[in-house]
Amino acid sequence: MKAFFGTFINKVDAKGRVSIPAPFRAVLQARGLASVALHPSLFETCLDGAGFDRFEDLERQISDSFTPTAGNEAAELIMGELRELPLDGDGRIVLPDEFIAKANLTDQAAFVGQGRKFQIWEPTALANLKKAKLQRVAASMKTEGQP
Amino acid sequence: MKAFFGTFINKVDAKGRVSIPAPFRAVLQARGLASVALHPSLFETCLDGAGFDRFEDLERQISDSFTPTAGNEAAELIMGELRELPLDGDGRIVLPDEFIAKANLTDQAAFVGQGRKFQIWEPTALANLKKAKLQRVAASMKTEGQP
DNA sequence: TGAATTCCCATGAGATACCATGAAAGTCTG
DNA sequence: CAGACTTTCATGGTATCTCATGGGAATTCA
Repeated sequence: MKAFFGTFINKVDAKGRVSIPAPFRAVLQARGLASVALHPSLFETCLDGAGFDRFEDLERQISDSFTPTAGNEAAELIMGELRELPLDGDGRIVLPDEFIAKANLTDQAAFVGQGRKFQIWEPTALANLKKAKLQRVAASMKTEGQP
Repeated sequence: MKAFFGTFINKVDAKGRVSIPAPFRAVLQARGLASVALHPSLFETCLDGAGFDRFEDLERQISDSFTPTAGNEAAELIMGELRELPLDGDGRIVLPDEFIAKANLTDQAAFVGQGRKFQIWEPTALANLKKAKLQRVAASMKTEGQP
């Protein structure tokens, strides 16, 4: 299946509109979707997005990484904030104000492909995150002695 | 299976276009691919490339959960920077500006075959790397007493 | 009716496809 | 064996098209 990958920075205009990067649109289109499902990440300052199909059996997927009760509650939290945003004729969505606030977005949004899903970050925050991740990877390679 | 090997230096033009060396194209073609998958190396000043098939299991390595810590962060970083670059009719790709910057490329790019994958280096940086590698090999032979 | 939202169109920049040139390697032929 | 021709490649330029983005009209909802 086609996946979301790569990073693309697009502008958020005064109306809260952003273009979904063309490669991401292609992934959605390949699945016959004309909308994006979005929700604020539970633990990170960003938005998680995918085709709506990803969230259809949310409870089952999420219970893998939490205890059963915590899993249910996590699913409830996500479901409560999940929005299905239709693409307009030009491939844009309108970000709800709460989402813009939660992800600290101003005038730019970085779309980061992560396989089955993608994330939307404020570009500077993304740069910091990448730096931190890289350091963790480097450190774990050192301790685990991998090349 | 055919492998990438040998080093080829090609020109990067003003638009960021480079010819993929013909032998590398042959490898791709043998697999039925008309594009190259590229990403900046995590720890080296170069680009890593291969057929897209090489990156397909990256998706599986990325945690499908909704926790930020559970996943393979190296896979997340690579997925976030991976690009699929189609070959034009003449066997060229156009390098995104960020890639050119990350690998310090100016007007030349050295393609280095490494079996399943290949790398793209700024030629001078590659020369320095080769020198350093050779010295390490020589040093280890001395300490291990091999001829 | 006023505000917000959705739809539609215009525009320019950037990306992609297409064509041309020229050098180098290889092949055929006399 | 030598010379001429052919083919493959790398590379440069140009035309065409896609995409991101801005503005405004139309529509909906309160």
